[in-house]
Amino acid sequence: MRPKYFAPKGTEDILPSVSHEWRFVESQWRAVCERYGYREIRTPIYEETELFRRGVGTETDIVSKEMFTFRDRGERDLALKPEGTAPVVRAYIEHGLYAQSPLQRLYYITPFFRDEDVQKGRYRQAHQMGAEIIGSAEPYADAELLSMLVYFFRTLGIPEDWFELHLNTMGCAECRPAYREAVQQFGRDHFDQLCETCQHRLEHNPLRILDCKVPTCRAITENAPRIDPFLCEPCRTHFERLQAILKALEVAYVRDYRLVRGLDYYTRTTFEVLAKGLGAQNALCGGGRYDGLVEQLGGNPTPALGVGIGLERTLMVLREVGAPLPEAPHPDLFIVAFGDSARLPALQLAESLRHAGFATDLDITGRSPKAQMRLANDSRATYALLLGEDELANQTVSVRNLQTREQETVAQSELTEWLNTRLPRS
RNA sequence: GCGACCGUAGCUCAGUCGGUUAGAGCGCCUGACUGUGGCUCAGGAGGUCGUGGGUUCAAGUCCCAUCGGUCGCCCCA
Repeated sequence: MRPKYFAPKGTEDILPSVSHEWRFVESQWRAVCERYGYREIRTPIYEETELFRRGVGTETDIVSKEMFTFRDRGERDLALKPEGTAPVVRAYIEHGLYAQSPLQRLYYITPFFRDEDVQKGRYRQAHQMGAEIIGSAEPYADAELLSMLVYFFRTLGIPEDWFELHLNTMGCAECRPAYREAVQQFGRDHFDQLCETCQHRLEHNPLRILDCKVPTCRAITENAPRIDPFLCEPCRTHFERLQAILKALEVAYVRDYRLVRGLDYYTRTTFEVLAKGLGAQNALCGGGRYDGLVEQLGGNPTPALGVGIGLERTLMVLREVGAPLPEAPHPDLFIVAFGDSARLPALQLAESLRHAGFATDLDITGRSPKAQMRLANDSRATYALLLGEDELANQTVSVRNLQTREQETVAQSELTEWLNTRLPRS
């Protein structure tokens, strides 16, 4: 078989051999979020392009060059979602969730799309686990979210020294402009020593020179002005309280003055969790406060914050650290038919056992008894149920424990109960 | 957008200075006294060597192009 079609660049098939690992991570995320009082929200895979232009920012790379956009027959401009927050905020406003409760904790698991070059940990269709807290300006909200993140990675089995929470504050509309200007001025003073992209950044997004990865830029910006003296009183207080609460909650973090996130909507708190073993794309998750976004998208001024976690990257780290991932699911039972006369009764038995709640497999390709036994063995079922002329005549079934090789005869009328005492129902 | 490396069975790979019917391991299928798996043994299926062109008596091997993959720059999940 020579394939004629291939999955598009930057996308991948999640095959049965690994899909249970995805489900494991997803179910852990759901469990943790629900334990913290979050409820799931699902939004469309595409939105009006304008939502992302407004929400994420025209100047960002995501919007300026990485969106998959298209037009429907009504000439509407649409875009596959390049991130998860803007759609959630749109839904929050559209459905008046604020009227149900002033505080909304929402979580989601979604694919997202960016038309960019592919490399390790960076795809065109990727998957994100996210959480948003809408309606609290208190640093308790920031702290709770960060604590949940650390808890999540810990419950997945990632050792503490494999990930690091980086924390910063970016101020707000009141105080950031002055800081921005100071950094811009600093950049101009060292213009000749900056890399080409940083020289360009200086004009429209000067704060980004702080997280440039070019060594020479890093050396220079080491001495760049730091935000703390520029923070307005409310921002300074917010950040100080947050740090005190994190300390009380014993959430370890690193103050990272370079942490300037690429999306326009962030205010005050920003953070990332960085992981070892991910290569150049070492951010496991990123997020922060976006107190202006709800208003920006047409709602009433509402404080909010959120996080997006890369599902692929999380899985990479789990594999890297050898964290315990669940085994592939396997059937409880495998039915072997000896002789063609047993094939239909075997299928009938399989159906009744399945409907009774047992994961039951059997051959449906007409293979020999020996081949069926091999399949039973490979299936990793706990028991093989053997059905041949003898059993059919006596209304019994031979039950063979595939590990101990013990075999006994059980009346078909008592089979379900026999199994119930030895197998957990699925 | 730029750069580097890589494309040979389902998977991991070998294939000499270009030279006959392109190999191995794993996996898959069948069988080893008629109703019993893992181990072993025997046999089998599966490849237009990514694709197109060129050089040559001869190309998996050399050259060019193209497509795909991987990693990096940039940016981010």
